[in-house]
Amino acid sequence: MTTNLPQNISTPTLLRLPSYLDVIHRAKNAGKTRLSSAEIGKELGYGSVQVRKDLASVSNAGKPRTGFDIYKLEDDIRDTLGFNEEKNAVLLGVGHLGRALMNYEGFRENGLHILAGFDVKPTHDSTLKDKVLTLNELEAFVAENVIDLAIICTPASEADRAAETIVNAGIKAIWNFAPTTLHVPDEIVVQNENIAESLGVLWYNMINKKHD
Amino acid sequence: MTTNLPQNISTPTLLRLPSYLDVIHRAKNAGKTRLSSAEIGKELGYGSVQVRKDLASVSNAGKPRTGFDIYKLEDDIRDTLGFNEEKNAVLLGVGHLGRALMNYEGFRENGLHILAGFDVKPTHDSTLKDKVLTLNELEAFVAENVIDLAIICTPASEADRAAETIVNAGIKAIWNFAPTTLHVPDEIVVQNENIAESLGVLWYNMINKKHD
DNA sequence: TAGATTGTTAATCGATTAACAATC
DNA sequence: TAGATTGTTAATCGATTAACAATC
Repeated sequence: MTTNLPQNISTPTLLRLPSYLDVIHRAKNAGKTRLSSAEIGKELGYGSVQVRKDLASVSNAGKPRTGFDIYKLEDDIRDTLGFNEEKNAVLLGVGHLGRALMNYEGFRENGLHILAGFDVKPTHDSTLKDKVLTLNELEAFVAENVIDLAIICTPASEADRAAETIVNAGIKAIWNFAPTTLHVPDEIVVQNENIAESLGVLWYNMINKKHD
Repeated sequence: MTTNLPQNISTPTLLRLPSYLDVIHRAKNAGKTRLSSAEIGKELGYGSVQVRKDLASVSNAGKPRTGFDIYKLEDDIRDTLGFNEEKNAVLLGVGHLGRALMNYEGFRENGLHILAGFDVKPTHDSTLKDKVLTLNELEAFVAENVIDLAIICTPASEADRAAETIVNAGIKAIWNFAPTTLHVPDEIVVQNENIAESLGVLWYNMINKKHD
């Protein structure tokens, strides 16, 4: 008898969900098994109502008087975000950033496995061994492996061409680290990771900082 | 007689501003000098009203009948986002990601200069030469240079300690790439760059994709 | 002048917060 | 049972969109 949770979770809520996982990890390390919405909110700077609303949309781990069972809550959040499901990716553009992402161990925690990197001219990298291939080997690789996602780490000028290659290879989702807007068919899921966006917000907040 | 623009720009608007810069660059490369809000919106998937509202908050480069002067617009957007002002940063945690950020040329375009990286145990990296120092050299380095920002690329477990070091050294802004919430005084400007956030949104959209 | 396109005022939509009833 | 804490309904706030007046 699973309870049916709301079908559509808003993007603001989705963006906050990983921060709850962070609080849960710290609480687990401190030996706790339960947290109240007030405790969670205090740690993250959110109101307790917002915490309850967010969590109610993904879990029923909350119980009046005792708070949230953090083990159940963690699992429900991870299910919602897809972190419990293993997914395979290829990466296009093995420069400094591409290499960093391929070497990042933490992605395993989020269900992401980068099987191989592709570049027009692969430079040798001892840490990545045989995981870097030539771009024209991509199509064959995708045909032989189940690939759920492509990660674009090319320069901006190459990004749209990379996207076209990806779409032609039949991959349905793109994580785009190139600082430019991709032009792909509507049915392709695209998530843009634009570092300039964040930096702009940061500079703006620095420049317009309130003086108490 | 400079026109006074609205004092507070909303975060959603700030996050969209870099995408306008991207469209402007492409238009410049195509030899254009003007764009209408409809053209800009079409390229980015925004409505033309949203484009005009966003741009009106940072610029008066728009003229009825002719559209926006993209050279003036670019400069106004870059001013607002602080990209026209040179700022110096230090980076803590020179692992794969830290190295990638230190090697990224594109930051110059955003006014960011990473002067040095610090690590508990600096590993030699030929591309970074003498720019990687030991963490205990940080305080002296900050005393001798004007540092506007610190970038945290340590593991999550070290991030709060790194933040403390940064705050004690007198730096007022932090760009945090460690996947954890920092605990710092209110007056410190913090921008979190959490890769798990994006990945969660991406997986969610993949899993709950509408089938047309 | 006429018409295209901007900037702005009003209406809508969605997310956050407040108040409170439900529940363990 | 009494009381703490959740979940939810209603009120508020802010951002987006629609309608249109201003302007080059």
